[in-house]
Amino acid sequence: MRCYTGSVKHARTSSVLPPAFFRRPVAAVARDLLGKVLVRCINGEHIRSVICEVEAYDGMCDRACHACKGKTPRTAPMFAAGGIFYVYFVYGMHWMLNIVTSDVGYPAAVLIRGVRGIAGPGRLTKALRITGALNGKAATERSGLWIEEGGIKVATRAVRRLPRIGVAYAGAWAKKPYRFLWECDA
DNA sequence: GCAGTGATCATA
DNA sequence: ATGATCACTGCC
Repeated sequence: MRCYTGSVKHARTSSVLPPAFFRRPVAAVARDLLGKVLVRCINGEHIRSVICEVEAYDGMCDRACHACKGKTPRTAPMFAAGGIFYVYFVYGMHWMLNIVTSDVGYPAAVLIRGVRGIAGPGRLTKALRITGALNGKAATERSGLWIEEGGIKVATRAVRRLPRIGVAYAGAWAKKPYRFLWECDA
């Protein structure tokens, strides 16, 4: 598996996170997404948001991961190679935004729970007008939604690792510290 | 504390 | 075809 080093070799190099960033173990990707910039393009306007809260969902053994019951039309995007979005609808009201990670065949993804100024995954998608239209799309400028290196260094001591929200049904997996929260103002 | 809201999937 | 479930939010 290729490893993303985060190095920027030239000033002209795009700061859009490449597929290699996402094709790593999901917990590492989740941790590293803190401080990165989610960019949404709506009618030519770029909305930039700093990611401050995420959750990792790790493969078929993880009972909290949608893919734990196998590949279905809904979970298919998680089985693809990292770097595409997995967007699904829940509770009849809310869209959830995930970025798929790891290699093809290993279903894992990071749920983007919050950005600076917006807490809560449902509020985030509502504010950025993210819907199922983005499901399965690559995290590139062409898709209108992507993630950039923001140049923000998030110290390990500023990262709280907590149990994930809303997965009490997942037994022992509910207690795993797969929720990553960056304690920043707002 | 809990109602709302509708896609999804297992069961039949 | 039916029904349980749901990675949430907003109002009581």
